[in-house]
Amino acid sequence: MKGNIILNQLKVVCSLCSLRELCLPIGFGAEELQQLDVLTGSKRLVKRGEYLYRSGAKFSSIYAIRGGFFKTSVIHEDGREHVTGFHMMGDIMGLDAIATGSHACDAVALEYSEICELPFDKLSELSMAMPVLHQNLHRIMSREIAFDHEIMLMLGKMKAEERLAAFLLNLSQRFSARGYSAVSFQLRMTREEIGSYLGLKLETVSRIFSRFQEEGLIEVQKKLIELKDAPGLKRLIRGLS
Amino acid sequence: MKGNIILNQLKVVCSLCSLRELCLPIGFGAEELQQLDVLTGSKRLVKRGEYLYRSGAKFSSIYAIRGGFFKTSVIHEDGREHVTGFHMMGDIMGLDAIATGSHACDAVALEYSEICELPFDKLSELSMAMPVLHQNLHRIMSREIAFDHEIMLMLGKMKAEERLAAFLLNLSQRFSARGYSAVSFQLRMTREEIGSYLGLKLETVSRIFSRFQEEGLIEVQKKLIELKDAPGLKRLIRGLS
DNA sequence: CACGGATTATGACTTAGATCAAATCATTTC
DNA sequence: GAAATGATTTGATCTAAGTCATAATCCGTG
Repeated sequence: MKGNIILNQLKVVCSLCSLRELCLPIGFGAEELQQLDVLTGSKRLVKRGEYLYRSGAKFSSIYAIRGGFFKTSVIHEDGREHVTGFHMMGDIMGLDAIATGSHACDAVALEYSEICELPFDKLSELSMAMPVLHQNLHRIMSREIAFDHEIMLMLGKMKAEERLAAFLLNLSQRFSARGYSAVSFQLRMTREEIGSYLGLKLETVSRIFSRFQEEGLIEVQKKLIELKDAPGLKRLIRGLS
Repeated sequence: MKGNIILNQLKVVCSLCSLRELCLPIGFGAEELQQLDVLTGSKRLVKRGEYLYRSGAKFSSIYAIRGGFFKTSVIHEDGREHVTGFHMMGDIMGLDAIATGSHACDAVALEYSEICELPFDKLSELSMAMPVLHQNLHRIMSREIAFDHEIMLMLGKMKAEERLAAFLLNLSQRFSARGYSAVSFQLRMTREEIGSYLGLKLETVSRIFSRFQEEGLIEVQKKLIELKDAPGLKRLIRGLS
């Protein structure tokens, strides 16, 4: 049946390119799908340590992560760097650049990664014709805003232990949503990058990991983390301020 | 001329309702303008201390501030409140609710305010037909994301003095962009709310205001602030970390 | 306009996390 | 695979900002 063909093509397009985020709720016509093809052309491999884009660079595309791991960070004039986020499969990066037309942060691959470049003018044009795409673009941007507010609460109000616990639980939840283990995963970033993200020094991060281990909450072996007591971590964030 | 009539109508629509943000770059047809009228109907007055919306409430509209002053804040389960932003004339609130369909934060008027309610489904529908509106919606959301990243840097990396200096300069810049004085303005929030926004305690805010005054950087009289040495404040943020 | 609850200012003291330092452990690189 | 470089852990201090306490001041309301 024609419907099935279309559906299959959609699945290919979406899974091919992590467009899941952008177009999962299906409801496309045939010619709309052809148009979507325009977007899937430009895949790109990014090696560990390589920049996907740099602050100040002209904005032309947003990027969907097919696989791998990225950090984004803003740099203050005096050189201080602050990590604003860690990003994995399915996440969209570069949305903060739409407003000014140039990127406001750096995006660096923390491991060998594959991304899908989505030219924003094409995407924007397309989304005029495809309500679902349009909707999802808004949804994704809105989600980022809401999540950033959670981070602001964390940076402004939580103490070091709570931040680390929230960080680990967030990672766990995101890995699990992508089909990986929720209790055992490899950190792709250094203690310093975790600290930068959480507003702490690397020594503090290290010390608290050790303490969590002593308390039986987690098992740490350098970058390998095992959550032994997720409810315990959750309790840490809530109760004892 | 017909063109002029349309232009005038547009100006009315926009200024009437702080839609400036949403549709300034003009280029509308007559019937599009009529559609825009749909949006301008619902104005609302909000008294000091009143909630515009509460966390958890069903999302249906975003809000443009015509006049007045708001704070938005997220509340943690244990009761801790964190102020995520202060908002004034022309600002758009409620964008973080699109993703989930319910509001993620509280919005409270800090003085007698007037807002314009923009039903999001209508706005969304309209923006499908009006590229300019569509573009500007993206721009506004993107700007908020980028700004939130700046705040994250502030909360994560700057010390108390720097945060206060950045805060005052940001307020100054925003007042001045709206035609008010850049050097003299009334704070509409308490020291505690400033502290909550900046990740500091109210005593610290108070102390640093006093110190700034001793150093001749500002003049404070309760809520009235006068910037005496804006370059000095800027230097504070940059140089001496 | 006087009362009472917020709000602000300031001092004395405490503390969580930063800083400094050193030792170990891991990973590149040649 | 040895050397070099980078990442992590842990300990010993230090300090910026938090906490606690008190007084002064400012509204808002009856």
